[in-house]
Amino acid sequence: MTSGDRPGPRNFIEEIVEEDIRTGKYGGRVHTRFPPEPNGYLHIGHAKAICISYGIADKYNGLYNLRFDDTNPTREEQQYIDAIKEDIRWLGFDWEDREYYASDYYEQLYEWGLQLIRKGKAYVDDLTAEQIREHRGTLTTPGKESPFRNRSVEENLGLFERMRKGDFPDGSRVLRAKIDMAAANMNMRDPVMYRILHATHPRTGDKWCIYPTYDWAHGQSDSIEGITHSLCSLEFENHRPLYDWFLEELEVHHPQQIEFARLNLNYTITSTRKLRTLVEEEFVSGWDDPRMPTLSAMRRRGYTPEAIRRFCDNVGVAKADNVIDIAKLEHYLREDLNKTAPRVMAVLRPLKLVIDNYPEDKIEELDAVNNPEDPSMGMRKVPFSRLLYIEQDDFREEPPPKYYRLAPGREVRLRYAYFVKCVDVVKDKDGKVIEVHCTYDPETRGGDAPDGRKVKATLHWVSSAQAIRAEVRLYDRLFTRSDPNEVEGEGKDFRANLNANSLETLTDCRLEPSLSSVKASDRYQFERLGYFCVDPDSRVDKLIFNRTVSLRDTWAKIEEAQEKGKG
RNA sequence: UGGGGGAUCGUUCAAUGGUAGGACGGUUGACUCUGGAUCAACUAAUCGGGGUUCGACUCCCUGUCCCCCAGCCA
Repeated sequence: MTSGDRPGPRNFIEEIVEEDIRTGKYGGRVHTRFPPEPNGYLHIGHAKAICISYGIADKYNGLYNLRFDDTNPTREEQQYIDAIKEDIRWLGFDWEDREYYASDYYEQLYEWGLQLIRKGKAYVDDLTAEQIREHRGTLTTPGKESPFRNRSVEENLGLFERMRKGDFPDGSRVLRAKIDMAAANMNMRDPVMYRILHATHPRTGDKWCIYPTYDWAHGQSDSIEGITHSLCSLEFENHRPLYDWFLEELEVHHPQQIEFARLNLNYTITSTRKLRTLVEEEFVSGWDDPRMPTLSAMRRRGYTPEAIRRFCDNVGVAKADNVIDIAKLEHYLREDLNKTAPRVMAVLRPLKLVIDNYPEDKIEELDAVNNPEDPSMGMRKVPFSRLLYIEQDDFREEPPPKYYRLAPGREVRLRYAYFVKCVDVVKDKDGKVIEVHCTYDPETRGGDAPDGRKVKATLHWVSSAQAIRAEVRLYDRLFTRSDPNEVEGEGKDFRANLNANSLETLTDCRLEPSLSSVKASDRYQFERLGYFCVDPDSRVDKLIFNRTVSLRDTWAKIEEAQEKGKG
């Protein structure tokens, strides 16, 4: 694609990139990267960042790297590296052979540390962490210089080399940049570049016992990779002057950092630390619990990568803090699933329906459309018989206003089958309706009445004898508050806002027999209910479906309004 | 009370001195063998106060509010 047929800039980052291409700032080159720390799983917020960086590279015929910012061995694990790669691949992005690790650059970083020491721009500090904090000053008062700040180059060199050799215990010394302890920007008050950590690194093992801080590693890693545009979130804006300082002192390739606002979703947390808390304290079953906003959880729940990418492409890129309505995510999910998910009939909360005038032993195979949005998906047969299940919600002994479904004396259509009319009900000793009796009109086979009469409702159903049993897990939002971090009361946190009803497990669901050979992660629309996805724990003898998202439900809205009206 | 950012429909992103627009949500209607989908219409905003200008979301002055920074986390 040439720049001529490329659509114009869609956001301020693309404007900057286009300007840089125009002026030949990096020789017209565009090279971005996504730099996750492997200390947890990727979530929907990361998806936005990935889409932005990858999208820019793609749009401007550039390259895209994946780089793990693995500078803290005490929190990082190989399992996270593996999971992150899987998630990015699933999202549909290919970094080809450009998979890098900040730990690949440890030797170079160390050399550069030496270089800064020789320039008199870095020094080994013997202060404790607490003393360093005290010396740093506050937001409104300048810091004090460390007594070790003016050691000779030779002494610093010797000490730094011994730090690497392992002569000193954890926390006893650090290497700091010598910048300005009175800087208004706290990041410039002699930031730490190396700390001593006798920890095993997932990739470098025990080779190192000093590790670069993120601030020292990040900008140079971008530089080494020839990154042109380092896109990151807003909180690193304050760090940019520091990265610029390092790069200038080192006189190396200088990428341009551009910050944008990270994605937030209402009723959701997107903090790796807090998500880990939910996992570790077993509020959820794991990082891939379908209620989590992690990509692995969304995948398990039935989200499609296409839907997530469409969502990310449509939330916009700006610098203002934002909280996106989860309804927007669900909109793009439904939009995609509506086009791609085969339709099928499933009854979640079964209620027996007996067709009194239908022959006892008769079974008909009726034609059903697999996807009205896509005729190429074809047709299937669905068995019909005298004894069926319908949804408990689809019958009311005393129907409220605007309730179109089945009720005593009412006639409705059974999808793809016949018109049926309720003639009787059977109740248990508590007065609960356990069986609905109907008569059917044989003239309406297939679902249309030759006499032209209409019904207000069409119900889904499953033939009892042929039905398959399944477990279906219904998910609701994980938090009850739009802002899960908003708490009332002392000492409370987001955990106080967990939704106790975020998971409802239905164990007595009945599915049409065409579903007998489903595989994990297969997606379907259960007609009139929602989109469902086969869980990886599902087995042939015990099918398990996750509700990905419900269908838009006009009746639920009416009913809710009626409830409110009463209250 | 230092420094760095940011304020436009309910939400989110546009409009870069010339008719404030899109998406989501909401409401109403049409259509429908899914109360789905689809289609149509409607709803609704420039943080406040000054100024420059024929004309200001945009430029200037001033005020207010919000976010980030005092990890040897990233």
